[in-house]
Amino acid sequence: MARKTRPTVLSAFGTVSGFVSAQQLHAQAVRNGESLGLATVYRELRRMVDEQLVDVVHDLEGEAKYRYCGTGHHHHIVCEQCGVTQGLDGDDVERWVEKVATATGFRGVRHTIELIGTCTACHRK
Amino acid sequence: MARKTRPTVLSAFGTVSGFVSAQQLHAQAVRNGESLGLATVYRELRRMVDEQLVDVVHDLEGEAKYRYCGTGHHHHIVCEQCGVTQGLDGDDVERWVEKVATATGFRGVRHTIELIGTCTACHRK
DNA sequence: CTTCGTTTTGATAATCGTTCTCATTATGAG
DNA sequence: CTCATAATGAGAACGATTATCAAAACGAAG
Repeated sequence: MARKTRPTVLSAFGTVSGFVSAQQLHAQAVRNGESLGLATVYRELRRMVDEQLVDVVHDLEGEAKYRYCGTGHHHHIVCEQCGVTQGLDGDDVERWVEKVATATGFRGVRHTIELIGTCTACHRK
Repeated sequence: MARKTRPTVLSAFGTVSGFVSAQQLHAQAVRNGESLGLATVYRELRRMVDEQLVDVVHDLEGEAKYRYCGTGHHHHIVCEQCGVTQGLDGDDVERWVEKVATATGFRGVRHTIELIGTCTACHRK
């Protein structure tokens, strides 16, 4: 039972690109020669989401996909065919959210935005 | 075995507001005196999503929530305390999504936007 | 109104991602 | 070293969704 879950998960994130499921991440860590349980991956992932180190989105089937995200709040667009992701400038959205919060009187407004489509490479096929 | 699933589901949508899970919708239909199976609700809901009569989003736990959507595309803000929902003008967002689609070259871009906060009534307490 | 083939339904089993349980083990202070 | 505490992970439990499949509703034709 090694006591280095966080580094192991981070390293697994390092060997993939884009969003991955918890199980893919676990498989990847094992492939990298690490030894840790699936439950531990889920646990650590939840902590990292709480700490905003990791983003979560849900695909069309509702499965959670995670992505390491050390660089603060932003949004992405995901290709539903190949899974490629691309970061986005979301200033417009942030402004809109704030406007809405003021207009409705709501407080502590959080937002989740998921953009899904087909990337150039995929719709060329 | 009544042969009127679609009307039953529509009527159930009529007695709720905001997004509901398939199971809530089923429970609501039963409460309305209708008799239909849960599997049938899931089936009909999938058809309606295909026909774009219903929108789906996934909550933070990944559970699917459905909303009847005959009145065109729009967004909601939900109070996390009392569950009240309020419709929003989302023109800014629609424009942003389109801009993003053009900029990235993605096609068939769908978006899911969830705003969650505390409504005026609740944060007064 | 029967018959027969097709479609729909729904109780239940199966699936699958995620969370929980709890015995085991690592850790660290004293 | 010893003890109390926190972390781990194998496997059970859970919950939403989907698949299965026999029974029931339908409808066209006779």
